[in-house]
Amino acid sequence: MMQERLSSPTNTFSKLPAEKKAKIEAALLKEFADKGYQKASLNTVVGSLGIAKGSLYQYFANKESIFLYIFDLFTAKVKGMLQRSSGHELPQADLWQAVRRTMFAGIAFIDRYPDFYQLYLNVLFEHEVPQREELISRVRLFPMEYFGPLVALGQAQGRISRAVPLSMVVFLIDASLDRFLQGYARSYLDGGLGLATMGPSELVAEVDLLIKTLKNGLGSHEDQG
Amino acid sequence: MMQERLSSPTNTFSKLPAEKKAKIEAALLKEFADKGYQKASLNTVVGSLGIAKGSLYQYFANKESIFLYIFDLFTAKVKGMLQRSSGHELPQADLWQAVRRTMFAGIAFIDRYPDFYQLYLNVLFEHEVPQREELISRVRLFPMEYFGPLVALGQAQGRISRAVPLSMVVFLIDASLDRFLQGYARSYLDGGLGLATMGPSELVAEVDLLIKTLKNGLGSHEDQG
Amino acid sequence: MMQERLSSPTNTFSKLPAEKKAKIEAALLKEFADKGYQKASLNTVVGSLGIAKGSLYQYFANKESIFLYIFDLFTAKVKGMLQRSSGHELPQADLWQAVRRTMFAGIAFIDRYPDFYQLYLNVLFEHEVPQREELISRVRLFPMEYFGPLVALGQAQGRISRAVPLSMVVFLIDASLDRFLQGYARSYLDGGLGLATMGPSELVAEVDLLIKTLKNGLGSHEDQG
Amino acid sequence: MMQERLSSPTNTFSKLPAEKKAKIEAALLKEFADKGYQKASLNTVVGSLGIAKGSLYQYFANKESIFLYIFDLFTAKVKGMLQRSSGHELPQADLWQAVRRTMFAGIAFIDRYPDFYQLYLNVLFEHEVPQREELISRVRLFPMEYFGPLVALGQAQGRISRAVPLSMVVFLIDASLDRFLQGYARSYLDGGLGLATMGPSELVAEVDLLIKTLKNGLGSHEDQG
DNA sequence: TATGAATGAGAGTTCATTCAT
DNA sequence: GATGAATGAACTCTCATTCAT
Repeated sequence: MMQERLSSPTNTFSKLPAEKKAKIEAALLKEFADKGYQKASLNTVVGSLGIAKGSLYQYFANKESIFLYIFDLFTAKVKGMLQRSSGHELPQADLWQAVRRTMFAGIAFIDRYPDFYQLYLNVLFEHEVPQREELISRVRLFPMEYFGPLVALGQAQGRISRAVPLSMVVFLIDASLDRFLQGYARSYLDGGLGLATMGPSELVAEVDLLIKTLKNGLGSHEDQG
Repeated sequence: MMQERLSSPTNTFSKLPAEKKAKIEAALLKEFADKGYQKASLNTVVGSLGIAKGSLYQYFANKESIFLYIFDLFTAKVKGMLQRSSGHELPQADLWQAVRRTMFAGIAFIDRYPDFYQLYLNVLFEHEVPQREELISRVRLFPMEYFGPLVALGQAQGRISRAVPLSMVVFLIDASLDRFLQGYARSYLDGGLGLATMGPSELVAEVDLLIKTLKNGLGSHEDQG
Repeated sequence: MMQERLSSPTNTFSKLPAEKKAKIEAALLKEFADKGYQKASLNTVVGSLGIAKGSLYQYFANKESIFLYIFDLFTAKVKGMLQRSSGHELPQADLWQAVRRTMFAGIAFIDRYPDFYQLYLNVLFEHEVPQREELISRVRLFPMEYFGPLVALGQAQGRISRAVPLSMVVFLIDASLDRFLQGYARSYLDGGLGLATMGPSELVAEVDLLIKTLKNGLGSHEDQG
Repeated sequence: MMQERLSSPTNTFSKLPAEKKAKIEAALLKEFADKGYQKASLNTVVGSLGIAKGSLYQYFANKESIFLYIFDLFTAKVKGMLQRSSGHELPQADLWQAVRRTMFAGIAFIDRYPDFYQLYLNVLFEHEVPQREELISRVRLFPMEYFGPLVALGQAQGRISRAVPLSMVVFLIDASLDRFLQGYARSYLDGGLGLATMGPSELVAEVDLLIKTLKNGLGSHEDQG
């Protein structure tokens, strides 16, 4: 499936030595992650890179296209990670296994690319981000596309409750997943779970507990209804 | 419970006629909600209010203190609404009734004070918001304080599963609640539920379904474990 | 007859001390006259005035509105001069007297406000001048409005040839007048007449000769037709 | 008559394939005509040509020398056209026939090379055009050189009034001619004649009327003096 | 107390020109 | 000879903040 690019760095940029490109991308990502789109300063970037202000405009048309390019890098990273995390699933894979793996993939992503995750949060909530809805839909549709069929399968096979509409199942999984990851990345969002200070094994336990709870529900089994 | 002020409008501001104060507060809220903290322009505000630039600096020390003051107004509004929505609960009130009421209170809040809700989202995710963590903790601790005892009670009485730690119960409820409201306010966050276009009765049904699902869980009742 | 303003300096500017206003207007006019609209640099202006860059933007919305304001000043100056020069004409005034006075008024205008005349030439021929056609029509319609009725009267009374359409009469007068003044202001446009180096009395003679020639024509009187 | 070059493209440029040279010249002319000297962007030109930025600097020393070269092309075109239009005149040719032909040659020139005419107008009135006076004198002397002798002849033979100095005759002819052509190229300069929308035959009639009027004068024949 | 003119750093963007390859 | 990446000064415009009145 071909993915059209919203951004387009110039040929000049494409042909840059990989090392230089990587440095520039890193500096731009850091700036956008730290400050958000609007507040990010290209002055600051060129200053930290030690390149001329005009050079940035040899590489990109304008600030917006720079931002879109950096977001493209994020999209690619996410896609790669999701595909890798689901790569070994068998067709009949279990929904909860998939959720679990995605959760850990998310945690790994945040650990490894905290700036990219920051960037994503910025896009989600900052004002006047260029093409925000388009950008979000690129990333946010993945879980839906990914979990939807698995939920359907689970419902068909009787492992997932047929009493709950598919969209609600996905909503709950997605909300839990998202919020858990947000809480992992920003301690003030973890609702008191203390995720940021957990060691890996504790984290695993917490994830498993979350999934189990989602699956089984919060009520005691005496009075469901 | 005494709430310290983060901001401190001057005496000058306090002694302003209530009507003028209200106008100024409304204009400031609108600007911060529309543009976020960083992009909000005091120039724009004084322009729309028709007051002098210097007057704002007679009322407040600087942009930050203005922002904090407006956030204080939001905090007060939230407290008021939560207290009102829980005001008639009996001590032994059911957790799910409380969640339900909170959900509807949230929806009502968004409908009635969309700008305040926007402001809150800005604070949650915008960068370089002054004293963000402090601000958030003020609002985000409320659900914990509010739901925590109810969950504990439910567990003590056997209505809530004792197998799930209290903090996880609150996390899940809070995550679902927050995400549901975010989805209601920003359609691209509703995960496909279509909340923004629902009529009131549909919304009620959706809330009830969400709560029921939380309570009963996603798994079919044949293979829980 | 009320004249709407295309430009609008702010109240701030209007209330400036007359002396300061005059200095700013003079500096702006000089810059636009020297460099044209596009090349004019507001940096240069504030530098020469010794005011802050931002101050200009307290006075005007943007470069375009600054330019339009300066052009408004020119329009006013032209109107004033034309009215003064035609103020003493009797209703049945002779066309050639009117042309003559206008010519001298133009010369006096160029002598007294060379920068304004420069500005006018810029508008006539520079590229991408904001609202050029509108600006030009403001000034260029004056001669047409002014000479038209006089020519009509002359033709009615038999002093102006009825064989030549009114529009052509006005065209020829206007072209001669314009070109003479352009030649006076820019020596390389005087077609060899050497206007720039003439003393006042020579200039008077030249004007009179031009008018007489226009009136009587270039052909010898033996072979008209 | 040898014409020195003001500009000097490098040998590299001279040895370029004629076709490539022509393309480059056309692109440069278009840019200078569209934007004027100051605003013309070499970036734009190399972009549209698809050649390297550095190549332009292999061909020319700098922007100024590029501009002067393009103007040289214009000068050559004008000379060619004037010579062709006067090529078949006999020595005793009539002044008015010459004026008429020049007028039509001008119209044809504008129709065929609108960009070159634009370029000429730019030079006439734009500011800070390099060596403007020198450039203008090259083109503006042609009419004088051309008409001067014919006027002298006409006066000697009694067909042109001896009461009017030769320089004034040429001035009037030149002014009318120039202004007519300017009005043809820029409708807002035609003084209401409506030249831009005329068909060919109307245009011919208008030219003839203009010449006849110049020749015979504007006064009625009853009271010349 | 209220005013609003003045400030000046900093924003994104453009462009002619250079020079190592 | 051709390339095109790099430069950096200059541009218009914005804004929170100050302070004399």
